[in-house]
Order: sequence, then structure tokens, then C-alpha cells
Amino acid sequence: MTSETAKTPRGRPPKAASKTPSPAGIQLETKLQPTQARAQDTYEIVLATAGEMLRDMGFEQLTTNAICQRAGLTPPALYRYFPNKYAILKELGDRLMSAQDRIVLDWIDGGGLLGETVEARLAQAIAIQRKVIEITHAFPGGAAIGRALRAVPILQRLRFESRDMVADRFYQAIRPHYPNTAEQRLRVAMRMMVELSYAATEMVVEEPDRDADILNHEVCLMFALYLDSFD
Amino acid sequence: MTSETAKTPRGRPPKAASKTPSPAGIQLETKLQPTQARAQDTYEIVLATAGEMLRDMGFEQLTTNAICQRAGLTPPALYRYFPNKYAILKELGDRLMSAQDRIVLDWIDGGGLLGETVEARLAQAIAIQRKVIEITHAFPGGAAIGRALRAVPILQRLRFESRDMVADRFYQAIRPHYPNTAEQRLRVAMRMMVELSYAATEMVVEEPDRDADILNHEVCLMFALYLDSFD
DNA sequence: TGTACATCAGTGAACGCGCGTTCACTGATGTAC
DNA sequence: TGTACATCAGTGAACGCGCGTTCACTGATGTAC
Repeated sequence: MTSETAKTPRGRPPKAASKTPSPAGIQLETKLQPTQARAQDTYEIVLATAGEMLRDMGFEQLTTNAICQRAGLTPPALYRYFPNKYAILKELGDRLMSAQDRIVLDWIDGGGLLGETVEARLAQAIAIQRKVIEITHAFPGGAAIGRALRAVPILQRLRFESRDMVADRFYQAIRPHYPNTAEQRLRVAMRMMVELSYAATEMVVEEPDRDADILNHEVCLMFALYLDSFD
Repeated sequence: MTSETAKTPRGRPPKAASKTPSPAGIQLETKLQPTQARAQDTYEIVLATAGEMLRDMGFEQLTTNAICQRAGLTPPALYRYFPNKYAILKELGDRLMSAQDRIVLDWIDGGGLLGETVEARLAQAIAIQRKVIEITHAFPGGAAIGRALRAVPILQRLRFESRDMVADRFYQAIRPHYPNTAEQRLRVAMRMMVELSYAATEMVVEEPDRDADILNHEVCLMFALYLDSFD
């Protein structure tokens, strides 16, 4: 009469997306996706709480028990959805990066990269940087998520994939306008700009407000001037 | 007949530099400095092993027991010199950053920043970036140290202090050459350049060799062009 | 140069704590009729 | 619209492991005479 069928591993509901585990053997995928509203809330509270704690004390000090305590949950509630804290960070990272990527890709599609003059490119760059910064600021965990992704080897790939995807789109958009620049150089340049704009965003998010605008302006100016060096 | 005097805390030799503990109450200073050659070796082996492990598995997975095992020591030997793993990372960070700072400051003093043309500044920038990259590459832990310092809140200050000190020296050196640029803008610009050159270094260190030189060239070109925007 | 003693350096073994995780269960929600 | 049942969601309590850390000790090195 038990619902357990022969080979199903105990306590591992078959609904979960069971991707191949990471090299280190750590499961990064979430388990159940919540269906009821109450469960959806729990899922979101875990993520939001983990994000805040990440900002306050870093990934290394973040524990599942502590998340539960602060979120007002018991551990089994968390483990219903996340197999471990790496999966939580992965979900936070996926969400933050895809939110950022989305507006950046829209910006590219809207011709953001293709200003004719330095001034035009500067204005465009400042606009998109502001949006990215705003998103990062509002996101629970903010810049701490990026730092954690960098520092945890099994999660580094995530950041690289997002970065390289965006860099490739930069390349595709800009390629026709600089027909005399070698592909390799142009590709490396785009990758570098994307990576450094992440670094700049993290820097701005933690900067005193007084300097944030100047900082943003200077970074964008630097990029705008740099693009002039291609032909 | 015991050597213990009234108020000395047990097992805490008075030789240690007993700075004020960090906000979180975690002691970051090393305890004893080794005097004998054998002890010096132990001290260095702990650091080198911790650096390698940091690169392989990140700070979060780094444990004192694991360091000892890999280094062929027992825990009390490690605890003789380091109160905890944060102190180990701090020492690694201090060493790496001061090695980098030293050559950068020498470069500034030698006029590295003050090339008259873009070409001259580019050549100078490439030269110093190459040296910094080489140092980082050769250092046990390499770029992983920087990432760990970023991700561990109680150690962030270290990085900022080093960065801001270098940025200030940049500012002092460059100030007379751009008399019409506002102080705040110039200071923010220098801080930004230093921070982004760290990010670039970390990127290059992990880049396939094929692209490393191009990447380095592009970053330096970008900085060189950017300096032209000041007057 | 040799011996005695003080100090430095490292070991073997264990500790308590809290971390990740799970078990057997209760309560809440959805659904068939 | 109400009841019975299935499923979803979360709890209370505990587990084993390994982490950071320490104790009492042995062995190595340095030094005074």
C-alpha cells in the first residue's frame, strides 16, 4: 500500500529536474518546484533571506540552518526545494544575471552600442549602466552574489557563461561597424568590456552615493573612447 | 614553579602582535612569529598549501584540518602561528598585495604614468601589467586570493586599503599634469583604474594563453586612451 | 668540546559544537463526487 | 455545498560527521658554563 515504487530513491521526488551533477558531485538544481501559493512564498523567502545574509556575512558564513532560522522556517522546509546552499546561490545567480542580461540584450538590440559619436555612445552607456546598477541594488544579495559566484569554484562557470553570452552578442552587434578589426581582437575586447563593466557595477553599488555618478560616468566615458580605437 | 604569571591568558604567548580584533571579533593577526629555521619552514608551508587549496577549492571549502593534512602537519603546529584560517588568508593577502603594490609604486616613481603620447603610455602600462600578472601567477593562490578577499566581509577592508593607497599615489603622480581636471573626478578616475586593473589581472591569469596578450594589450590601450580625456 | 638546562617546535588524541541532512509525523490545500 | 480522500507543505526532533580548537606531552634546537 505504500506509494514507493521499486527503484525510486527514498525522499527524492521524481519531479525534480535531474541534470547531471557538477564535477564535484554537488547537486545544483532545485528539487521540487512549489505549486501552491504558500509554497511559492516559502521558496521566495528562502531566496530573499539567503540574499540578505550573503550581503551581510558572505557565502562562507552562510548556513542552511541560519537561513531557516532567520526566515522563520524549519530545515526540512528548505530542503524540500533546495538540495544544499549551492543550489540556493545558483538560483540567486541565475535570477540576478538573467535580469541583468535581459535589459542589456534589449539595449543592444535597440542599437545601444552603435552611437556614431563618442558623446552618443557615452550617453547610451550611462543609461544602461544605471539600469544595471539599479537592478543590482534592488536585488536581495546585490553585488555579493557576483562575488560569491567568483569565489566558489563549482559556480564559476555560471558567471562565465553569462558573460560570454553577452560578450558574443556585443560582438555580433558591433562586428559590421568595424570591418577592419580582426575577429579575435574584437571578441577579446568585448569580453573584456563586459567583465570590467561587471566589476564597475559592483564597485558603484558599494560606493558612497556622492561618487557613484561620477564613477559611472568615468567608466562609460572610458568605454566610449575605447571603441573609437577600432576601425 | 610554573612559568605562568597571574594574568597571562593560557596558551596565548605574549609575543604576538595583539592588535584590536576585527569587528566580528575574529582575530586576524598571526600569533608567534617563528624563530628557528624549521619553524619558518612550517609557517611557509602552511601559507603555500593554503594558497594552493584556495585556488583548487575556494576559501569556503578551505579548512584548517585539511591544510594540515595536505601540508603533512598536525593542527597544533598550525595553531601555533595562526589563530584561524582568516589570519592565514590575511597573511596571504598582505603578501600578494604588497608584492604587487611594491612594483606598481616603483613604476609610478619611475614616471610610468606620465608618457606624453598614447603610444608611450600604452607601452608603459603593458610593461607594468605584465609584471603584476607574472607576480600573481607565481604566487601560491594567485587570483583566488583576491576573489576570497572580496567575498569574505571581514577581510574586504584589506583590499580597499591597498587599492586606495595605490590610487592615491596615482593621483599624486598625475595631478600636476592635468591641472584643469577637478580633484574629485581625477581621484575617482584613479580609483576606478586601479580597481579595474585588478579585475583585468584576475581575468588574464585565468585566460587561455592565446588570448592573454591581446587582453592585456586591450586593457592597457583603453586606459591609455582614457587618460587623454583629462586636461 | 661536552654537558645540563631552557626554550622552541611539533605530535597524538581528543573535545564540543554546529553544520548539513533526514525521519516520522501533523496540518493545509486541492479535488472528486 | 458538503464530505472523503489524495496530495502538498511544513514541523519537531534528532542523527552523524567533521570542523575549529586544545590538552598534555615528546622531540629538536639553542645556550651557558
